[in-house]
Amino acid sequence: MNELPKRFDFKSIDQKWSTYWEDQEVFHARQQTGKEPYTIVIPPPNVTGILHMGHALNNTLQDIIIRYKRMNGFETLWMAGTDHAGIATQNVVEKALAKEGKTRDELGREEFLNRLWQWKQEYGDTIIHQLKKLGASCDWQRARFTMDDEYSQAVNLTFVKLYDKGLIYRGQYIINWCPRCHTALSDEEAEHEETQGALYHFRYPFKDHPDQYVIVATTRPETMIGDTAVAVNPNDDRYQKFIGKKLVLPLMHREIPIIADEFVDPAFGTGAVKVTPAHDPNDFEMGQRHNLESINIMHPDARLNEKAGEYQNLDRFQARKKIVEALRNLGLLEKIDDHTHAVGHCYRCHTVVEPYLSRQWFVKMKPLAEPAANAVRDGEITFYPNRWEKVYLNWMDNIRDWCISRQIWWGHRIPVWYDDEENIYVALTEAEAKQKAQEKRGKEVSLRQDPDVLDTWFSSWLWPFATLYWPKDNAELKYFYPTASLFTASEIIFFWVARMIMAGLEFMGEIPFKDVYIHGTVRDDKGRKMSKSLGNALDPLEIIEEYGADALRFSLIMNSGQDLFISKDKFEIGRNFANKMWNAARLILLNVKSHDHSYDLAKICEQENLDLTCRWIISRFYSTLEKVSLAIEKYRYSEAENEIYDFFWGNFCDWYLEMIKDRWTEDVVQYVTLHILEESLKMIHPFMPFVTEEIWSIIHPQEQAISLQNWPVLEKQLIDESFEKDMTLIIDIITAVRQSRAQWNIKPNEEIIVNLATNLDDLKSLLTANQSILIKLCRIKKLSIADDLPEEKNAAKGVVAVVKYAIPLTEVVDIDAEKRKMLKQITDQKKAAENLSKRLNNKEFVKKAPDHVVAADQERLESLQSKIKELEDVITNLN
RNA sequence: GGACCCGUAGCUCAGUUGGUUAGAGUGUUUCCUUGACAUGGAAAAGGUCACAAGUUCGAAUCUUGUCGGGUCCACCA
Repeated sequence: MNELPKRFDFKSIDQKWSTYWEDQEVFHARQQTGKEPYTIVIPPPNVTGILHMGHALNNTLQDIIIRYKRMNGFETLWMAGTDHAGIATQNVVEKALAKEGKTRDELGREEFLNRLWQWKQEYGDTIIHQLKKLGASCDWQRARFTMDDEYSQAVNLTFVKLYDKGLIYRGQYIINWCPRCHTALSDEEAEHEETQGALYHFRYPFKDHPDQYVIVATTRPETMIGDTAVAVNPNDDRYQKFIGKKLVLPLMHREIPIIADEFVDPAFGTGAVKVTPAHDPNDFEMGQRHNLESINIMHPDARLNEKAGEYQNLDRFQARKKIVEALRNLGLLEKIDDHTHAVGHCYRCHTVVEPYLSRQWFVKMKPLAEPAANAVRDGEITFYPNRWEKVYLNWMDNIRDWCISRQIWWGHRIPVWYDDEENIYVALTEAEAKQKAQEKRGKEVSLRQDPDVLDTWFSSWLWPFATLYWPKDNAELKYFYPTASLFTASEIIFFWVARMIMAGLEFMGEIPFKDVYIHGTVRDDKGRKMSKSLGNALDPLEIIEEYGADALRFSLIMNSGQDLFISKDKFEIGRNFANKMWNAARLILLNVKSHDHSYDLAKICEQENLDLTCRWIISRFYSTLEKVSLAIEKYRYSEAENEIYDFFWGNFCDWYLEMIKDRWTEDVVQYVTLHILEESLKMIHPFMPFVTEEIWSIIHPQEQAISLQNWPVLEKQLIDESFEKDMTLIIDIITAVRQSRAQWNIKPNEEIIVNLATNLDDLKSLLTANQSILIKLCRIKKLSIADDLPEEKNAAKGVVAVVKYAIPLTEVVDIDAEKRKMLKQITDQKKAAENLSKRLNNKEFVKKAPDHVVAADQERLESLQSKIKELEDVITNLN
C-alpha cells in the first residue's frame, strides 16, 4: 500500500478529479432503455455571473441528489447552461463601452450586438468553469444557452402560439420604467423598498374663485405638470359640492375638472387626489373611466420634456425641488409632511423606477395561472418546505398581466413586424411575416420588425423543455421530460418557478417538475445578505482554495436548515471532516494487508464468533445508511450529513477503530473494517465527491470511479438494535468511568479493566472480578451503598443499566428508587387511562369528534393499559 | 394593511408524530499526544428551551396572547 500524506491535500486532488470526470464523460447522460431517467435542470446562471455562495449552495444541493440518483441506477441528466440575462448583460457591456467613451446608440444596433456576443464568447462561461471546481456533476456537453439558435426558435414559437391564442396583446399602459436602463420592467422586476419621503400638500385654486382652493397631497410633486383632474370620493361630504367644478393647475395654468371616483380614500391625505394618468397606474385607470387626457411629461431618461415649459430638461428630482419652490413662492404650498412609503427600484441597477405610460407587449396571465395553481393545489407539484406553496398560490391567485417587451437590444427580438399602415404581423420568421403581409395587402410591402426584445424570463420559462430541443419531436425530450426536481432560492419563485409551471402545462401539457426545493439565503454572520456592494461576501473560490471544495460543500449543507449564517470559520468543520476521513483511510490501509473480498458480510454476521465490536459497527453502518438515504429522498440534507458525521467520526473513528486497534492480525477485522470504509465512502460521496473519489482510487486503482459505483445495498437484516444497545451501554460505562475518574478515585488499572470490555459478557465478568469498580460505578449514578455519600449531579448515563445487569452479582443496589419511579408511572398512567375512558364513554364526544381522533384515543387507551400491566408485572417480580 | 418564518448553551443550530436526566458543532478551561489524524484524543464549565396563560397524568414540542428579530406580498395619492 502506498504511503499516504499525513494531511488530506485537497489542492492537487480537486483539480485531478474534475478533469477526470470530464474526460471520462462520467456525467454525460444518454437515453437508455431499461433505465429510469432522473432529470434536473440547473437554474441557468447569468452569463455575467461569477460564482457566489448562493450558487455554491444551490448547486451542491443539486449535485448531492443527482450523484445519489446516479449511484442508485438512474440515468441522470443534470442539464447545464447559462442565461443571456438581457438587461444585466447589456449593462455590463454598456459600461465597458462607456470607458471607451462610446454609447450603444453611436455604435448602432448591429455593432453593439456584435460586441455583446464577443463579450459572451469571452466571459460567458466563467461561471461554468467555477461550477466545475465545486464538483457539480452537470452534463457539460449539453450546456445550453438561452440565445442558442434552436432555443431562440422555441421562444419565437411560444410567442406566436400565445398570440394566436389571444394571450398576448399590445397596449398603452402604465408600466415600471427604469430611466437608467431605458426600458420597461415587469412588476416583479421592480423591487419595492420602504423609503423615507415626504407628502407635499398643494393648493389648487378654483377657476371661478382664485382665492379659494382644494388641497391635494402627493409624494411626487413634479408629476403635477401632467395633472388632468382632481378626484374626490363621491360620498365625501367635504367635496360633494365641488364635483364638476374647474380648478386651475398652478404653473401650467391649465383648467382641470374635479371628478368623483370611488377609488379615492377620503381618510388619506386631504381626501382630494391630483390625477396624473400618464404617470400613475391608478390615475391611469381613473383617466380611462373619466376620459381624461394623458399627458406624458418625461423623456425616457426621466428628464422632463417639452410639456414642462420652463422645467424642461430638468431631471425629475431637480424638477421636484424647483416646482416645490415655485409653489411655495406662489403661496400654494400648504405643508410638507414626513411620509414613508414603498418606492420601486430597478432590480438590475437599483434606480428608482418611474410609472410611465407606454406601449408594450403583455401576456394575459389568468388563463395560464389557473392550471399552474391547480397543479400545486392538487399535489402534482410539491414544495419543500411546504410553506412556500402558500406564497406561490397567493401570487398565482392575484396574478397580473406580464409586461414582456424590453427596450434593449440584447435578447430575443420580438417576432412582430409592422407595415406602413401599422398592421401587425406576428410570425416565426421575417419571410413568413412578408407572406402574411402580401396576403393581407395584395401587394409586396416593406416591413419593419418591432425594435424591442423580450423579457429574459420569457425565454427562461421554457428552460426545462427548450433545452431538450422542444419543439422538435425527439426521443430524448420524451425520455428526460418532465424533470424530477427543481432547486432554487425563494426570490425566484415568481420570476421563474411559477412561470415554468405555466409554460410546461401550456406548451408540453405536462408539469415541468414534481418537486420544488426552496433553499435559504446565504447571509453573513450578522444576518445581512451577502453582497458585493456591502463587501461582506465570502468568495466560494477563495474558500475552495483555502479549505477545499469538499469542505465548502459539506459545511454549507451542514448549515442549510433555513437561511444560512456563514462566516469563514464555519468551513473548518468540512475541512476537518475530510481530513478525518483521509486519516481513517490511512490507518486502515496501513493495517489491512489483503483485499480479500471472498468474505460475505451476511455470512460473517451469522457466525456466532463475530464479536460485538464488529457486529455493532456493521449494524450502525446500515442503520445510518437507511437514515441517510431517506433523508436525501426527503431533501433533508443537513440531517443526512449529521447522521454521516456522527457515524463516521463518532462511531467508526472514535470507538470502533480504537477498539480494534490491537486486532489487525485478524482477517475478519481487516475485512469488516475495509468493507465499512468502502461502503462509507460511497455513502459520503454525494456530499464530498473529491476525497471519496481519491481514497477509493487508492483502494481500487483498477476499478471504475466511485462516481459510477452503486449506492450501498441496504442490508436491513444486518441492522440489529440489540447490538447497538449493548455497545451503547459499554460506551456509556467507559465514558462514565472516564468522566468520574477524579471524583471517585478510579485508578488507572481499573479504568483499563473497563476499557478492555468488548462485549457485555466480558464486562459483566470483569466487573464480577473487580467489584470495587462496580461499587464505584454505583456511586457515580447515585445508587448509594451508604447513606452518607453525597449526591452528585451529572452522573453518567447508562450506568444504571449496567447496574441492572449486575444486580445478581451484588447486593449494593438500592432498587427502591427504581420501584418508586415505576409506581409513579403507574399512577400517572392510570390517571391518564381513567381520563381517556371517561372521554370515550362520553357519547357527546364520540359523536362530535372525527373518527380518527376517537380511534387514536382508543388505541392510546389500549397501549396505556398494556403498559400499566407490564409495569405492574415488573414490580411484582421485583418483590 | 395582508401572509409567512424564527426566539433552545457565549456563538451557529438539531430536537421527526407530546414521554426517562433537552443534544451536536464551535468558543472557553484542564489534561493528554512521539507511526491515522493538534485539521487529533479525553474531560470540565455553560440552558428556569423569549415571556404569560391554557390543554394534558406529562409541554422545548399543541392552543391563545404579549414582547423581540427577520422575510415576502400589496395601487394608499
